[in-house]
Amino acid sequence: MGIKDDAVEVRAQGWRTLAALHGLIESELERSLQAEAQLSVVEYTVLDALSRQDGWHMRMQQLARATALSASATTRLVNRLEDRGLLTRILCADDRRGIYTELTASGIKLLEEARPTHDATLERALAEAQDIPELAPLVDALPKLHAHA
Amino acid sequence: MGIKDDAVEVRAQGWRTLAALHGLIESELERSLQAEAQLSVVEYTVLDALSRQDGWHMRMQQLARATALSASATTRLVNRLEDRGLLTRILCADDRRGIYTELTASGIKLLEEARPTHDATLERALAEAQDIPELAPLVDALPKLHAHA
DNA sequence: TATTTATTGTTGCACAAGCAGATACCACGC
DNA sequence: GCGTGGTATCTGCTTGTGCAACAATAAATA
Repeated sequence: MGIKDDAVEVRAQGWRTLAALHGLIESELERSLQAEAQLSVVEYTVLDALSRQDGWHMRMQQLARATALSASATTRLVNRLEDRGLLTRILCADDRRGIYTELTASGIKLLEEARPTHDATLERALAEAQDIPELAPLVDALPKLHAHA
Repeated sequence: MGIKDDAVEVRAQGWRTLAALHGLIESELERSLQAEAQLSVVEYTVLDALSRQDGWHMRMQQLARATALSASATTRLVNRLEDRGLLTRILCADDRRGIYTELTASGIKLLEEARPTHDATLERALAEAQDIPELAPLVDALPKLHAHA
């Protein structure tokens, strides 16, 4: 075992920790968001991402990258949300291949109803992860990434 | 905006960063493992977890927790791997509800063939993430979690 | 201008996931 | 022993996902 092999193993372990924490949080979010707002985590992510945009427009492909989803999955995801009246498609004039999406009032409303659930579940999930020795260090590291004070 | 609201927002941002990095890495692993070893990330995770058990077997439910998968998904995942001859089910004597899984020689072999691909892809994905400003801090933090030297 | 090449988004298909219900088994109280 | 409640796994059904092929538009090039 040389230094090189150690680096490989450290990366692998970091990835396992990341995946484990991600899985834990996502599972809990999935359940609570589904129960409280009939939204999957990805659906919430889309609404949240749209609400966070300046000008409130995003193209399909941006959405696909933001959610780490395939193009086809994104199409259908937007279909579902559009069918529920939470967002609308807007053909964009300058590039007629492109399609913008925009939250409707109903979408904004649902997002704001869901946000407390999301935030509370996230807090609870992180607290649970704190109690798991392998995950605790990563939980501690997270808030330090963007702490600005 | 008080201190409390800040904490909520910091957690949310940490979660978005975590999810984004996870999605990026998983996508790349998915592609490369599928191409090189016909394994999905979850399948690789199972084989890896079993190999790491060092003589000990794993029960279905442990596997479900290790992969953040539902019980039914775990059943079918094990079915797939068993059908390919990569692992075997072992009824355990003391608790006849329980089922242990164990890697076959063929499973060990495939895992060892896949590991270099996995490790290389992971390194590449992390390097790419390094170039994305929002992700870089988390990438830097990861190896510090388990560094032991 | 005409023709190729690249990009953006949608659809057909096969497969993996979760939920709810079923089955087999353990543990405890009577 | 018998029944009750809880646990471990499997199956039927519905839904979401990725890949590959496609249509429409833009950009590049001759």
